[in-house]
Amino acid sequence: MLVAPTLLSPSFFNRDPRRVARALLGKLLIRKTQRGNLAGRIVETEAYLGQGDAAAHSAAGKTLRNAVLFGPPGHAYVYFIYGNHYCLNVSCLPDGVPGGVLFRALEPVAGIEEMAKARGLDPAPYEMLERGELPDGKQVLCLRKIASGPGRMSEALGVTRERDNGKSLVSRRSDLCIVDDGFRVRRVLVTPRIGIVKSAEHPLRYVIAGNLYVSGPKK
DNA sequence: ATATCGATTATCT
DNA sequence: GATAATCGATATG
Repeated sequence: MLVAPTLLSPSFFNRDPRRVARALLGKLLIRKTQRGNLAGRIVETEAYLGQGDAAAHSAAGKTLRNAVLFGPPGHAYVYFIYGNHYCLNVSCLPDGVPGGVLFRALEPVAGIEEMAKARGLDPAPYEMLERGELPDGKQVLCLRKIASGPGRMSEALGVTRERDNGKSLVSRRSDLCIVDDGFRVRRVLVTPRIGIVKSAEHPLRYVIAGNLYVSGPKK
């Protein structure tokens, strides 16, 4: 722990999603459970703008599904995609103005064995980055597989629409929240967003440069 | 190493 | 009825 962790406030999210997406890098996303906290450092995000962004779920106006994006800042927008996966976003900008940030990848920090279990991965040992075998033939967990991608991340933290959509991420009582522990990000890479066709060219994806836990094939 | 494809369902046209 | 802010498996060079 670098400094006493502080909970992010509503005002942190009450601004342009591009600034929020950049500022979220290095913060800790935490799920509080009865068995302890699950936590990961945010290493990859994407900004979705309310206006002039055809890729944003809010582009065609407010519906039952995307209503959270139009609500007050700092709340969880969770959607279900491809019949398989949940993706977690946080609402940005003032109440009535749409906008959000998609969480795309975490570097596992705490509750690693619980998260691995939630992902259906063999939980131990987990010292190595890539799956392989120890001299005794035991399987080794690939840490990178826990939360390097929005669907994986949600599965690791048990995020679902039923459980979390509309939940405040800035309340002391919330079991899902984001804290600043003083970690400083050195360098940020900005690239086009992943998996979209409309407005695909805009550089709105933010990653911690050189981080091993970013989504995509290993380099 | 990259490419392609199937899974599986809420949401909107 | 088509599509989707993905993932993991399989195929191919």
